[in-house]
Amino acid sequence: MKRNITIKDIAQLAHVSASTVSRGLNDSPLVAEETRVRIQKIALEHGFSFNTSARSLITRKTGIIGLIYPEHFNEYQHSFYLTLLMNKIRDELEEHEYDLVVKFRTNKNGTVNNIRHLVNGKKVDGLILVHSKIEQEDLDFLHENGVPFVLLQARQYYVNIDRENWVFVNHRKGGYIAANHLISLGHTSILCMMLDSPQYQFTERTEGYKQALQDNHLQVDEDKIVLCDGTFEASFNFITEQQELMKQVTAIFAQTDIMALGAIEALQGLGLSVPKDIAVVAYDDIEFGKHFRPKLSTIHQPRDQLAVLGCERLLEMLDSGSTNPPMQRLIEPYLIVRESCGAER
Amino acid sequence: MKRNITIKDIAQLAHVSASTVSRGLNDSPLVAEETRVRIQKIALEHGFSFNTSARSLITRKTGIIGLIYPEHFNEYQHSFYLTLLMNKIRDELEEHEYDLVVKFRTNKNGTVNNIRHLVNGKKVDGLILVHSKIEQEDLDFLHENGVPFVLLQARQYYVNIDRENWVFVNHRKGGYIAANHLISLGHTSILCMMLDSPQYQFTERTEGYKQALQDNHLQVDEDKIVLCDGTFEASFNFITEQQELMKQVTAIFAQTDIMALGAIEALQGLGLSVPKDIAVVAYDDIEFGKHFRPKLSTIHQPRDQLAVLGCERLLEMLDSGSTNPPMQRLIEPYLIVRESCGAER
DNA sequence: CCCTCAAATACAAAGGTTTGCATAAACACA
DNA sequence: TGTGTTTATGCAAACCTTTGTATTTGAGGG
Repeated sequence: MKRNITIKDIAQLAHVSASTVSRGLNDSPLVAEETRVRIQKIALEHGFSFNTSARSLITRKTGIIGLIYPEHFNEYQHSFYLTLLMNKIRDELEEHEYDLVVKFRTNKNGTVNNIRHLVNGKKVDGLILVHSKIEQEDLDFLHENGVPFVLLQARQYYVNIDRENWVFVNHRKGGYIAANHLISLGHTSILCMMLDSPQYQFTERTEGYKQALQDNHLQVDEDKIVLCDGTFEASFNFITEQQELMKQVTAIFAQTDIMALGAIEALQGLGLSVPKDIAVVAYDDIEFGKHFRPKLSTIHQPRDQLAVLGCERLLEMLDSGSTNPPMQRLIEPYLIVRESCGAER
Repeated sequence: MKRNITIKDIAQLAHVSASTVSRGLNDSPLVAEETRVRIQKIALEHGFSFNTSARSLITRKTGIIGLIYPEHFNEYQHSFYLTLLMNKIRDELEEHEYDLVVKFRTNKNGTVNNIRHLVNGKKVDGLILVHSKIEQEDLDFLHENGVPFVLLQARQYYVNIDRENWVFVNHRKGGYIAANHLISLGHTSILCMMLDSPQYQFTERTEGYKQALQDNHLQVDEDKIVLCDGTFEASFNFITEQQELMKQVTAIFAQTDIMALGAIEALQGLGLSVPKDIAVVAYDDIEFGKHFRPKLSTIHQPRDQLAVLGCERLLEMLDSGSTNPPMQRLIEPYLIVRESCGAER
């Protein structure tokens, strides 16, 4: 790799010192207008670029943000989290000259803590933690090291959430809207297919469901709240094996789109029509929701809003070293009515 | 941010010089076994990590690979490229201690050439260019700067492709398989919905289609090769407006899954059944293909293979500074038979 | 006991920037 | 003309490693 042109080279060419060049290129007011212009012209002509490493070494800024996803995704999570979140985030950050390093919480084998890896190596200026089951002690670690970070999309079971910066979706509200919609369509016996993962966001969706029943003076029947893995197959198998249960309900609230898909296919296998025999409301609103048959009625998570708010706050922390009170935003999901719920449109 | 512990600190604690510490931590044979162990123990106890910037400055390696995607994706491309390619790539590279910076070819406004940005700033050690319409002069630029890179997924119109390292999908073969399958099912009048973008890969898919017809002694009818934007809507509208054409064909080869989806919905709107009245073979094999109705018969692109081969080669170039002859692999797509083609399974 | 040689360690420069402080030049004012 | 101020520039240290070369130490051979 050929030797690159440095500030010293420019200095020689412009007959000034390296420090003046540095100031000139950084638009410092300490350097005379005329000199600045000359320096910048020469730099441009010679295709000069700062050496990022040298710069980082002294400024202690890398210009890189780490985007941390949870454990390895299954395909469904891929399409939900990666697809939609990442681009918006990248755009936002790029506008402020930050690059984005994407990682999971740990490496493939789970032996490396990528968060500490990034921070210890001084590889990043800040972090965006997407729905990641970060250990409490990792959060503490980040605070100790003064690393700015925001939590995105879904709250976890942290002891001291008030101290953190976050943008979460109001999943309780999401569950509420889903159930309430089905009730408003006349359903009184609604199965809640809860995603079987010890995450706050899923208990919240269920809490919302319960609340909606109660607000409508319906009995909450624990037998109608079932746990199921968040995959197509698990959901399909569950419903297929629960023919009896299906006779007792007229509607299903599935806690992800993919679970809804599995359920719907299973119902059809049982000779039941969706939404005629059983109505279904899903959750997440993946991009293909409108292409399935029936088209999925589902709860939309405002992903772009998550990204924009989160990035804004992170950027603010990055350049003010801000000790402002933390930003904590709960954003509202909403229902998209298509076909699977059986509502007239 | 608190001051971090450095090699000098460790040196003091271990009563040796900084250079010995450096060598010790890097497992150099120049340092005595006993000293090495002592140094590493102390480093571990004090939570030492190398400062990446300082290290990069002198070694001229950043430990970062740039993953470059084309222009901003539409939603469909997202789910195809990001979802599946990125994770495999990330895993492969992470295993060799590389981090991944993800970027588009240019920034949001198209004003910044991100490739040059990364290279000039010495931010990356190498690049993976996914199906990116890189300008010829950018490739030249990379060669001039001795930056290792691989081209992935789809060939573009480059003048000197023999010089590059690449892993492409054999899209001509893909088109051939699609058409040939339909022919083998008895279809003789097959519409080829070609994606309207001046990219090599789509002309190739069409070439394969033509070749299949010829090999089966069928006339290639240019009227049955139509251009269409690669979106659901464009495809839907096109078919809806071409009722006449639909009477002349019994099958469609759609060059992406999303185009197939649009076509199928349009056909159903026209009262035509898929695959009974019109058979459809799609292309790409997105993860949700099996959840649509009918389930999509489609050409699968072996994405993981792309990622693995590409990364392997890149890593090889990175640590050997290899001037080996370039690696050029054409990998074979294959047909996945589901429902939309109407074949017995 | 001296010399040579190998092994282990230390020294110092280099990598490319930024930045506090010193210096020089220019100017104003008395 | 001298003093004081402002403005523009230069000097040199610092950031933290790596690495070529020099130095020290100790062992072994004569």
